[in-house]
Amino acid sequence: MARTIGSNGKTTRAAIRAKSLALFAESSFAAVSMRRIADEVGVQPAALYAYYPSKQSILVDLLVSHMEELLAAWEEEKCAESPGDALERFSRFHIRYHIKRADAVFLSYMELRALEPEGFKEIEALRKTYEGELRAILEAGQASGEFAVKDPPIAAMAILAMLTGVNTWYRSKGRLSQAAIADRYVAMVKGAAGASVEAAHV
Amino acid sequence: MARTIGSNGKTTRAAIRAKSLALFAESSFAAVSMRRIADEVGVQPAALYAYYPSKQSILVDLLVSHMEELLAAWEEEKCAESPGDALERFSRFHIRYHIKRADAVFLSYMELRALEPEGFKEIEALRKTYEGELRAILEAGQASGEFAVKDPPIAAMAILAMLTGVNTWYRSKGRLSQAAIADRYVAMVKGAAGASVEAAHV
DNA sequence: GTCTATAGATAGATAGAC
DNA sequence: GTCTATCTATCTATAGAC
Repeated sequence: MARTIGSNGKTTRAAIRAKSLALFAESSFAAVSMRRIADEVGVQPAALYAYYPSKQSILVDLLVSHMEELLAAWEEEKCAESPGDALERFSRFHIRYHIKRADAVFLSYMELRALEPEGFKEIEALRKTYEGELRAILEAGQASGEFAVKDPPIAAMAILAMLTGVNTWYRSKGRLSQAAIADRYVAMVKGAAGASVEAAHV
Repeated sequence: MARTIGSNGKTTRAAIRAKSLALFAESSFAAVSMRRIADEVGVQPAALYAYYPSKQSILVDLLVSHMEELLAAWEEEKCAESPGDALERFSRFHIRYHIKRADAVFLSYMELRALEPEGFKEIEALRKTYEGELRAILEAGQASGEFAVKDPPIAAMAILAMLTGVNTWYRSKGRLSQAAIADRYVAMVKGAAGASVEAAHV
């Protein structure tokens, strides 16, 4: 633990982020102490304050970067295609990304309450942006007549809730592969959106 | 606050439950202190220990009774009918009940982590029972050919996540009435279940 | 049933040395 | 960049009086 010589700021910062994320997800923001984080990182508690001015600022950093990375990943993935194909692409992307980042997703949903107002607004804006991506797909499908969806804003929230719900029960050793799970959810998402069903349901 | 004379155990217990629920939902289990609960109830912290042996036991009590009341309410409401009608009844019931008990629902989803193993198992069994009610409806519809659903266990979890998601955005002053919201969700639930769609989507 | 008082542990954060 | 040491506040829970 005597790391004074050979210490590296970048490494320590990354460790603080990784360990905080894991601990906050496992317990909860309020239940994890700075001492506990410091123990996991392998430094004294006071060292954390060289990187973050407060415990709260660690949480904000984790949540903001999660949302930014999610949005960036979707920008990489999205492409111009029919609403039905776009809906399928979005659904598969969402499931895959959320399973991969389960800890950060869990934190994002659970610890919004722990945020002070300014941090909360920042996260909320990013969430709305992501939701807007799905809403746009639904609106396009509604406009083209491809989807029989009645209320795209509500459908977007409903579909996101359904897709994110995978994280509450997914286990990598489960009976279904990730691809098989995604197949089932794509069918249900398309059904919920009132897309043509014949191909979706087997 | 000098309530020694005229105190009433039943009243105090109810107050502890109500205030704890509100505080835990607003902040989080770990973030709320026994002092804070006692302040809200109007007693000294030590008085709480006449009713509960620990802070954890308050949480368990709240979560167990929430699930038991949910199951009892559904038993009241359910009745023998076609899978399509049963699915609609379940959806409307779930939305109505969950909006009415938003605090308890929020707690149930957020604070499972805070539970020690025995409490966790108890809650988990009750949740599985409730999930089983929906799964049975889906299986009946699958068997009768009324639903084109592929995987009832997964569909049950997906639909529950979608329905419960209403709580994350519902505001009583919002643009839609509770009935209008339920209408939209019923249509989406039926679509997700692969039920005959023509009547559902307008 | 509730109080006062407090034990004993732990919290977030800071000061100043190296 | 990290340490030791510590301040001040707060925590859960208990003891014993009324």
